[in-house]
Amino acid sequence: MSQKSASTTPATQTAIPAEASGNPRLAKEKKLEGLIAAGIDPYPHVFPRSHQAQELQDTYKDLEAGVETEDAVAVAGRVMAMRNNGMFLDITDASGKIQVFCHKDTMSEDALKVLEFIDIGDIIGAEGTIRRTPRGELSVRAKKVTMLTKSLQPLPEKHHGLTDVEQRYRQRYLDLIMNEDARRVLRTRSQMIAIIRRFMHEKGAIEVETPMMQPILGGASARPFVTHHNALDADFFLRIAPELYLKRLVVGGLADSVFEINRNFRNEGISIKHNPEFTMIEAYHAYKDYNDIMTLIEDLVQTIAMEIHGATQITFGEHIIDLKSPWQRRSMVDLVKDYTHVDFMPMDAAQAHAEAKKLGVSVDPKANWGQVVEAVFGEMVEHNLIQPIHVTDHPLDISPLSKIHRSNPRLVERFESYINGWEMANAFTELNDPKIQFERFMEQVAQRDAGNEEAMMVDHDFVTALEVGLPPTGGWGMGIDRLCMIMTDMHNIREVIAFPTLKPLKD
RNA sequence: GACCGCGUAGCUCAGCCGGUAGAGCACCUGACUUUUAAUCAGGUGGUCGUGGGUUCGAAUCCCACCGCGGUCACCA
Repeated sequence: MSQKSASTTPATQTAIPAEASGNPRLAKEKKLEGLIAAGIDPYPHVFPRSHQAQELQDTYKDLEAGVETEDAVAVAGRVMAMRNNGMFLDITDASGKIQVFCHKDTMSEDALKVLEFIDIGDIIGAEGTIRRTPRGELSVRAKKVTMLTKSLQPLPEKHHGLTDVEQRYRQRYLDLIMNEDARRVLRTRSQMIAIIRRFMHEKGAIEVETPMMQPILGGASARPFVTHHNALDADFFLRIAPELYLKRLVVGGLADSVFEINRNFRNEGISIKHNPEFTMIEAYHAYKDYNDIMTLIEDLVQTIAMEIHGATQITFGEHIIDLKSPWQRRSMVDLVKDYTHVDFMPMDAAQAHAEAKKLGVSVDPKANWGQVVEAVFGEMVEHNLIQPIHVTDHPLDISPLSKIHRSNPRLVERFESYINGWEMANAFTELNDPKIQFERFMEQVAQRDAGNEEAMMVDHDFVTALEVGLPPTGGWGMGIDRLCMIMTDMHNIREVIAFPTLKPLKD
């Protein structure tokens, strides 16, 4: 090792065997062995870090180029680049980047020893003094460098990172290391959820948890996952919605407002807007109706946009979307009329089918009036709803848990909020008449028997709960993943989920 | 599920009118030594997704399968 002293910088002159040449993994293994042979722990327990990288960048932002300080710091992070034979190391921690300057003159023989075994990808600690190089880069002039975690895997290509979409999700850790945007999106998601929780707590709502494993399917229309509990010898559905349990808590008077932020599971296709498990907030507010909920959702989304972007206007792809309250409110039937010049309101099912056919919308021949209207809306209207809008007053036929409209018995007091053509929220004045609810359940059962796999099952205990008495209540749910997409300008739901559902690898 | 596209070194990508497989990054050796995607010289590294077919000869053409992506259909 003494030949090193001839050079002014710690050139890496390890005795790496020839067979390691060109094999990053083997070279790293050999360096790991080298560390152990030199009595250096490649995986120490702790490191006395004094600052995060960004803290130092902020604190010393006015330090002039070429200035040395006596300020002692200890930083730690992953080595992302090495220049001049390891004289300059770029390390990144969760906050950002800082350069470590390793010059022989300021390092002891022991301290230099570690440098021989450092590769890109290793996690190291550096203790020294703050300086800004003549070229203007804030650096830690190292007195000592500590191996904190020896990495045995080569990092992806440094300019391009990982591009294979599947590999990015399978090895999200590599994606996060290499891709600033991936980090940004998941951090924004976390921030967004924190804002939602605070907003709800400020409204006096309490957060609750209800079963993910449910013996009776309910609360939404979707195909479920089924699982089995051995000791009970009973099948359970992974929930498609928490709705019926949350309303039971309102019946119980646990709080006037309850909410849950958690996963739902739907056994359906995967697309850029759909992941089999997705996160929703669902909430119920006693003594409120759907008009109150519209205002609440506008407030919430506007608050999120302001805190994340500092503005209500956001960019999504080619669109500029303004989330500022108040949002437009239009009934579903009126919107269909706007876009098709056909008024479905006075029609019966047969007439509606005929009009849908004329519009070129294919509809299940067994569909009732409401289902036809819904199909036409989905085909002709939905994708146009770029700016935020509440689509209100859905057909009774498609809304088995909503209260009948106070001025039109064919409709219910329900709305769905759309942004960027996507359904973002679904809400209604809750049906709390137990007899009507029981009838609606029976209609669902009839649909189920007729082959509709998405129809609900009858939940007798839920009817009992309504018989005990649910106060007048407004309820809503909103897809967190989609909202996160809107807020981060991400166009695939998998970008906003750390570990999206993938086909398992074989073997 | 249907249609279209892609699968080449650890990573990012060329090569595809058939003729022995290339670059950059990473890795190894050396040079340089206040760099910023450091630079320079040399080197290692590939059953070209899998299986079959056509051909004297296939990464390249054909078929099947697997995997992934996109579009469409269903769904939040």
